[in-house]
Amino acid sequence: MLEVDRYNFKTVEQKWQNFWEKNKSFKVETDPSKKKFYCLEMFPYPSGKIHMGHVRNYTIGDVLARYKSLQGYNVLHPMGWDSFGMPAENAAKQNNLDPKTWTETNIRNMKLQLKRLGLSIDWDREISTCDKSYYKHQQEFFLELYKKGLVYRKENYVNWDPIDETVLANEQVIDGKGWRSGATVERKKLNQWFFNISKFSQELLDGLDELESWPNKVKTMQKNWIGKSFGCEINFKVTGDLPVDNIKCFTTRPDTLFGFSFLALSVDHEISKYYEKSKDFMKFKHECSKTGTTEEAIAVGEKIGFKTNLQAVNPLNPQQKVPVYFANFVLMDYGFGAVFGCPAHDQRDYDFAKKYDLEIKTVVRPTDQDENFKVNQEAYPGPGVLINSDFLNGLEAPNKSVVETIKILEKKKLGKKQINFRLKDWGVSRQRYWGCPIPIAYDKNGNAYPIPKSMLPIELPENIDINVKGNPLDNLNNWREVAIDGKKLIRETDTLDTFVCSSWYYLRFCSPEETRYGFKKEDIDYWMPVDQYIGGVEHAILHLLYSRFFMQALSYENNNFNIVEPFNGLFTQGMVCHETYKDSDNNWISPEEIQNIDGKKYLKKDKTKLVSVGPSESMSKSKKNTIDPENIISNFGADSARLFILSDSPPEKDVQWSEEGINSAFKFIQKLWNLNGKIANEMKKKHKNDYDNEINKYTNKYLKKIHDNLESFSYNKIVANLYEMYSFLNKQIEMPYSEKTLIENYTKILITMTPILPHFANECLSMIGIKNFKWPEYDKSILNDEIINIVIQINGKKRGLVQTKPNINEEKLFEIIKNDEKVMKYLDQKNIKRKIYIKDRLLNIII
RNA sequence: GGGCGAAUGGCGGAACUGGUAGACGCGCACGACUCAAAAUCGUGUUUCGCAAGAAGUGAGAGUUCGAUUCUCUCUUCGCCCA
Repeated sequence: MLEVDRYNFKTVEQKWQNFWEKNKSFKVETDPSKKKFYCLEMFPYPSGKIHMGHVRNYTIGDVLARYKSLQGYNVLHPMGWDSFGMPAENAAKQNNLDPKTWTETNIRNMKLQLKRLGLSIDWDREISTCDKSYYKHQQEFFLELYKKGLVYRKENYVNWDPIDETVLANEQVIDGKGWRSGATVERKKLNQWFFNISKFSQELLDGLDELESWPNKVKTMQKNWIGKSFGCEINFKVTGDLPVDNIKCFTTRPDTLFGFSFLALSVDHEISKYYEKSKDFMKFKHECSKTGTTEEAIAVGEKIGFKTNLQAVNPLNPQQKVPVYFANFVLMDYGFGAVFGCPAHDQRDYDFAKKYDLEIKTVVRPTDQDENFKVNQEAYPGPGVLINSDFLNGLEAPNKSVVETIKILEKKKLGKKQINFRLKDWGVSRQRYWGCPIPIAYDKNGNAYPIPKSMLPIELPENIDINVKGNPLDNLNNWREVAIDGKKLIRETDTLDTFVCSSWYYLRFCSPEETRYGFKKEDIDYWMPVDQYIGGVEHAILHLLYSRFFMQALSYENNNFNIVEPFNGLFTQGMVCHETYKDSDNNWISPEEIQNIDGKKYLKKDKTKLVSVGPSESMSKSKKNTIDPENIISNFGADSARLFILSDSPPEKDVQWSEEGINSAFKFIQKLWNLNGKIANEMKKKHKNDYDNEINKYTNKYLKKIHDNLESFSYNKIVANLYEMYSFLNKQIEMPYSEKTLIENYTKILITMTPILPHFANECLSMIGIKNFKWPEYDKSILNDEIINIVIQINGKKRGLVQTKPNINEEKLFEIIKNDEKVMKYLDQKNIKRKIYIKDRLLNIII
């Protein structure tokens, strides 16, 4: 046996990282003469340290980027920082720091960590959204959209924390209380800026059909979010003691109008103004604000109502008048804030009718029931046939009956067909300091004025006191005062939602240095759209929808910009999980704090307590089941980390991190290193070429597998292919190959390893003097030149295996079987009823 | 409540368009090296059975010469709406 040094990942990884940096190996330029590939991973929030989710995300992207680059593509693979946002403000408050300082320190650290992963990133294109050279252009876009009428201002409710005097995001409201102060959160109306995303509802919906390389799951989620529904706008006549003649309603089920038994209004409906003096109503309204407005709260919570003095007339049956209620399950921002109640066929309406003892009239029967069918215990929302509905009786519901009813209503001018979308406009105002300033100022009367482009960027003031109640910008009078054309104005102090920053960053990567505008046309014409976008499924709706909206908004009334969809391909990777541990006092224990005793039991390292092992869950600080990538890279190397994070599960599924797993990846690289030494040794020997054909065939088959698995994102199978390849070469390497053949094949194999193990594979390649290389394509013509296995079945059960050359016919195959005792034993003198032969695969003999 | 998806050894997972179920890895067992251990290497490892063989992909049905794969019913779990 040859003595080989241990593989020193520390020096090798450092060496190649220095090499790539010095040579700017991944720097790319716009060059229309070359075919391009834009590979983008979702950029990180600079929280301070990378986590395993980043390792997985960026490894997947790096494998693809390196592969495409070897295939000859001009690969744009950039990285940046989503660096505005609340955590910086919170951390700064806690540590008495400036958010900017905190963010910049984090970026420096994380950049070093990412570099240690050996990613093939063009760092010259690095961008950071909190940098004024970035947000300047964002302010331009805001003004551009404002000019096009796609930005507007309206009053809207926010979650208000009365103790901290601040606006809370939805996730900061826990059980109706502020996360920090614990105060009961109030609803407060504020003037806020909105992007008119709903204008593009139909376009955003239609666009999904073009996105063939997106997961269906994500497309369905977006479809549901946009929520197109077909229905009818009905104007109900009302009578009563208020100056109100009619109430507008949207419904998707006008066909059930004969089951009408009440009309329900949102407490924010304009009619509520007539009840503001009623103590009972105000009490009821307050009650409603407690139940929450999520669809879940509405579905689960108790349905309560407040009866008005109004009565609504059934348009199809004018003799019928029903009571009008305010109800907690009706939201102002869906339809017109009013719904017509049909208890028999809607569960919410049913619950409500039961509580207030309203009529429940069945108007749809399931097809397997007769006309006497009556709804009982719960509503029947399913399909069927209309009954008890006068002239509508017998119509098939809901498809035919809805269309027919709308026709009748339209003819009588009682209503009209309407398409309704669930998608609401995007509120972009945030009452926070650490975000992109909104380029608007107001006069004394509150009229808005856009800030002229020449005055951009509006810079965020630095080194200010952020330990104040509310938004610190509100207290900076010097900053707030601005003069435009001699007019004294006051700046908008809200900043933009950070989702705005991430809605166009992929454009900026194409022209990171451009100062006149957010991007250069020639750059985006070349690089866009992103060919492959990779990130977590948690961004399936908002971020991806907002980005798609941004393209719509930029191309709106602009013939110079014709990108419709930003991301041609999308891949959503799974999460990184780890077992969870708890001690006997039910405290979470981190993996570093425990040790294994006798295989299955775990003890705390201080040996005080037995530790119970819980299920593997997504890594989180609260459950203490995180593993720090920095330690892993230091102890095992980046290549080991990359190899393991890809090995155990398909990239789109969750992967379980384990000590054993990273260990075996580490050992495997050492084995490959030993093999590399062996092969170097073999190359020196003078051999005949008896086995050249075998290794050529093997390598060719291997290349096909790697190629197919790379194309289908089956990166876990590539790792399996590497293990198989190792096992083959390790056993077969001492066969007599000619030197030339051995080098040729081994080189190809090493090249296939460079996307996953870039440091290791490049080191091995340079040892045999290979510096410039391309992706090795497999040879289709020799794939068919193999010995194949044909399965012999008797009555569908496997009874034998025939090894033969391909293209064998049934008769010849049967001749071979006649010599196979094992198979013949089963056939023994029996009549063969039928033979099914699938060429070169299987012969099934039925007896 | 609605939508989408999944279920394969002790574990993570393979199986191309219906055609050898369990690739590859982990774990485990045995063996080699060693005074010994670790590391390393080798062999084995779905279950039952000494074997021949039989059973077997969440449960139950169906289509088929043949089903992990297609259809239906059910169970459990996950994700999203939230």
